[in-house]
Amino acid sequence: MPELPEVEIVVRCLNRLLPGRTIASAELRRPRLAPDITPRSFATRLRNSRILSVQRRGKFILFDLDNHRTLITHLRMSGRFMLLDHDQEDPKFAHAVFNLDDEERLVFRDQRHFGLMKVVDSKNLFETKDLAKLAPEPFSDGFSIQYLTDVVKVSKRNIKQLLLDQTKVCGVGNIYASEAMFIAGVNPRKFGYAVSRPKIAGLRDSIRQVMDETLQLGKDIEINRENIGADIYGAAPDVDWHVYGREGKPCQRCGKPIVRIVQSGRSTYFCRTCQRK
DNA sequence: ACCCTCACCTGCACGC
DNA sequence: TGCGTGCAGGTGAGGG
Repeated sequence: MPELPEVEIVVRCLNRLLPGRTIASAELRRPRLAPDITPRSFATRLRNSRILSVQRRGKFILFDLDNHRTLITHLRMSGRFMLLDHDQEDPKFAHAVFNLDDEERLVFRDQRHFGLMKVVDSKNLFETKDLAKLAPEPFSDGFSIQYLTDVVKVSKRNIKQLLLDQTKVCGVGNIYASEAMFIAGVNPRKFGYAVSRPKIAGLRDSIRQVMDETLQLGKDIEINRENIGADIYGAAPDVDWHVYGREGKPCQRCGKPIVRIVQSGRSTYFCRTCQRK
């Protein structure tokens, strides 16, 4: 479900709640959540580790621990974190539980069972396969117009699919792809090599813009004592999308109906008039 | 090396 | 009310 901005907001919440706290014990209740490791080893590697900080790389959430290990998690479609008091019951699909102390525990729940966890050595964290191949962070200098132009111009795939490729552009998912292409006026069916240089430059900016809009909305959200036990993913703000999910509704720019098409099995929403090129 | 299709799951909204 | 269908914000493995 979540794309970069939603993951970033989750990370900010986790960072207000967790650094300095210790995972007294950890339970991997659904072994396939962490397929590289046994539940026993999962528990051993995390037990009595103090959380130093929580970071994000692409859509991955990284818990930096004081035992020189990092817990890598990916929410995929439906993964969520919850911080629960001892008297609160586990939700359905609680696939991993981190007992912080007698009072509170962090629960990872995941209805669709797509989420993933790994425990790796912190030393080579960014060389681990999952992270090493990711494209530059969208808000970093590395995500330059030159970079995006180089990537797009050599591609034979359509621009929509390219935007979803985390090794080319990271953090963009199905919603932000549609949104960014709408802002930049780019036709989602265009092959990469056929997208003009000005349009690519516009895309670089619009990717940042649509992500920043959500981050601004999420800025004021605090998970604290008042709403502890809240679903931390629920911390993501409600956003009014420009085109996503608006099939048949008028384009905000020209008034013509937004259309929905399917590209490699996934919905794309766009305006045929404003995104002709 | 690249690209596509499928697979991994549950739940919800919809039409009959 | 119940059942079938299609859809959901992600990605990797496997095949061409």
